[in-house]
Amino acid sequence: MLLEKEIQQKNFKSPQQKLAINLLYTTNWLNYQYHQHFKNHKITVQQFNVLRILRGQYPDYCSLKVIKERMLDRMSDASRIVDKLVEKKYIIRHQCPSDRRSVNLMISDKGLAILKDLDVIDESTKDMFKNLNTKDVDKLNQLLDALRG
Amino acid sequence: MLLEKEIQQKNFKSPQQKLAINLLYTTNWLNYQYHQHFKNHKITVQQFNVLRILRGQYPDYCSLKVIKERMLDRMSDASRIVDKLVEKKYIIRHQCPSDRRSVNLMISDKGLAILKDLDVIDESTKDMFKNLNTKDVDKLNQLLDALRG
DNA sequence: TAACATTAGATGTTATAACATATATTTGTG
DNA sequence: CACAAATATATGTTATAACATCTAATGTTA
Repeated sequence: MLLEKEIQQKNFKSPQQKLAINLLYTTNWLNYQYHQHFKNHKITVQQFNVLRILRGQYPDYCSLKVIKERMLDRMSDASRIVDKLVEKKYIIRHQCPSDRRSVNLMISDKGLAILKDLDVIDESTKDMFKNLNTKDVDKLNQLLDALRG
Repeated sequence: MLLEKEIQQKNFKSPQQKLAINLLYTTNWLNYQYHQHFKNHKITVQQFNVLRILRGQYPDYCSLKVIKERMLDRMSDASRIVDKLVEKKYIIRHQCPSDRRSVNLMISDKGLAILKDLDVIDESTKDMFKNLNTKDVDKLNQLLDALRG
């Protein structure tokens, strides 16, 4: 649906201005879908992300620093997100012996189990994007990758 | 730049999964650019948005309800965002005489003035998207509009 | 090796987001 | 016209985001 219609704005100053608003608007919608999916499991999108990063490293340890580097929102407060996940026993945390400033993090069995449940979100994305065929999806990915330079 | 490289994830389950992550990641970056731009002016992205909606109606009044409908993030707390803007004297608010539940909102001269300063963000978008030519930007807009059905 | 700089992470604070609920007013129905 | 339903907005609460600051450990260098 035309963005102009959805936010009832007649026209934009430039295609670039429209693109910025289009991205913000579309991704807000996407974020909302994610949020709805996760809230039943009492987990946030950010926490989900951290768990996925840790699963990617499993069974190796991962430091907080590495998590920060790979998070989608790099400004975020990784330290306290990890706190929550440790509280919920989805993550095991202990001090790194070779560098005592650093922490060793590993996803627990319980963490792996909940991720398995949450992974159905990836099936849902196919439904969320049902208005686009795979060729269009690939094109979008390509353009977004190009956008970031 | 390839998303795979940026978040150091080797591959995705489907083009759709990649698209979801690509949108979240790219828009986080965009949001950050906006955020940086506005923070010098002590105004948030959401507040900026509300001001723009009100300018779109100027010199007519606009109710809170209409603002909610047009906001990019429709879940947001329009009431308190407006509060802040009234505090800062960017908005004039008074009760609607014909329906005393409703409020009449209008952007003030001070609000119009700050918007004029903030509008340079629209020039910046051209720079933010400098890696894409206008044809690509149009294509992205078209695909995003199609995505939302 | 002492002194300073850098790094990894934790913590404190304030503002905003998310969600539920409350209040006042208007609208619709028997 | 009384009364329930719907509407427009405000408010309360808890969690998270954003930013700055702090602490402990390690690296660097004169």
